Amino acid sequence: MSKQNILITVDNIVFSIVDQQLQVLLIKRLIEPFKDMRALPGWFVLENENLEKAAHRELEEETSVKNIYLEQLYTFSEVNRDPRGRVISCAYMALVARENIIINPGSDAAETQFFAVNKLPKLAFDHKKVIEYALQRLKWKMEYTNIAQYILPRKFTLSELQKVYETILNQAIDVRNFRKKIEKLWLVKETGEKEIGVQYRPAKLYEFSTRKLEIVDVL
Amino acid sequence: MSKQNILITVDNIVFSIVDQQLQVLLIKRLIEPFKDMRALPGWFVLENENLEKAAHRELEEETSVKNIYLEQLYTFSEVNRDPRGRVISCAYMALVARENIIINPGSDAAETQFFAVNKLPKLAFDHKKVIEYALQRLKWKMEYTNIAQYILPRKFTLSELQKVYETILNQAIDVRNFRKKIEKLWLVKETGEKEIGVQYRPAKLYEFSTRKLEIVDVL
DNA sequence: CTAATAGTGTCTCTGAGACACTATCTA
DNA sequence: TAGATAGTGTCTCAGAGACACTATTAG
Repeated sequence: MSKQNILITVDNIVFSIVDQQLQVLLIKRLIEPFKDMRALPGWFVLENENLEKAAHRELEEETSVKNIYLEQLYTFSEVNRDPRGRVISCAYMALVARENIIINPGSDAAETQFFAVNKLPKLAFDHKKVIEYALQRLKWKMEYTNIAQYILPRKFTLSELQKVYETILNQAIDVRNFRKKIEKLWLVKETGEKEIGVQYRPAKLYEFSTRKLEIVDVL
Repeated sequence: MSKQNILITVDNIVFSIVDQQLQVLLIKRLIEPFKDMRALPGWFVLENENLEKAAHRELEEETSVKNIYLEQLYTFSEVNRDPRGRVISCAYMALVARENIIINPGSDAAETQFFAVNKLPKLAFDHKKVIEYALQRLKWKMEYTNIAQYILPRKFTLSELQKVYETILNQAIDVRNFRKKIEKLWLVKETGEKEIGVQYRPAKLYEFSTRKLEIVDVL
């Protein structure tokens, strides 16, 4: 067996829609390097866990979360990406509905919070690049899968669904055509319920017809 | 800095079209574990190289190759995937035109050769799963990018191009509609040359209009 | 001429996009 | 009633798919 001196970490890119904007979860680093700077939550992989488990564990240290979507994104391996030594990082992209995630107040990293992706602070390591990569993947998946379900509450209106697409893809969509497409694809089904407490015509509430990730050409 | 005892390797999935079939390059393992079994070519990552460089280096040990396409696929990290200990493997998918690759006779692994993807021998480690994953990615990329150029010679006929699509996607395509689409997309351009030495109407030779990977909705 | 493959003309029908319209709620 | 958002009808045009056709080479 060859001898190596390479460490491996996972980093999580947690996306959610907050205040009608696409946001990403960042921690504030408590130690060097990049002390006090913002960074993606991440930690070293343990010997008895696979990468996905490591990503989950890390997430649960920072937050209380349910019904989260997690997928491996890319492994970043530039030789000098970490000033402490050779560290390879496997990035995982997570999607969660804002109400399904609670940021742990006593977590290891202070001031963990969501930041709008188009107003990011200066980031540690190569994390800016990592987030950009994740954004690309997210957009792609929004167009070609039913991944939107993981960022929405279980019941939602078609207007909310459309807004998610418009926010993430950053483009306006015609109401009529959007609804035609969604209906055609059997993407969602009616719950029989309606919005309550709004001061205009209440919209029907829908849910996704399947809870599994599927390939569908949405837009 | 935390202490870890995890090793990292790269494995290459090299696809090419041989005898009108999609094939993948396999080595025969010379040492335990899985001695004498077929496996994907791969090796440990060095401390002063990133993963992509490691994949390239490994490939150049087994073969002489020019104009190869290489992309990171996925990092496989199951705890028990290697009986020798904890080994995480980053898989890279490579595409090459058969005439652009020469298998080095004196390479580290004996009997390196191409195997048809639908007639694979028993494979070491989790390499069967890895190849299946790569196949999925390849099919996806064939539909949505101009990646086909990397598996074809520089000059080719439209029939050859179509055959590549039919082989990899495993479906028949209408000649007329295929050509209409290819033309519409400006995917290829005429070279002015024609096939020679065939005993029927010689086809025009084309080349790809760009040598870069681009997103195009081919099929 | 025949055999073989290269390459084209054209019809149909679906669906994307544009846009004006109607419906239903609260206050 | 007005104000707000939910939700629908319908025209146009591009393009996917089906399929029958013509063209060009060797021998």
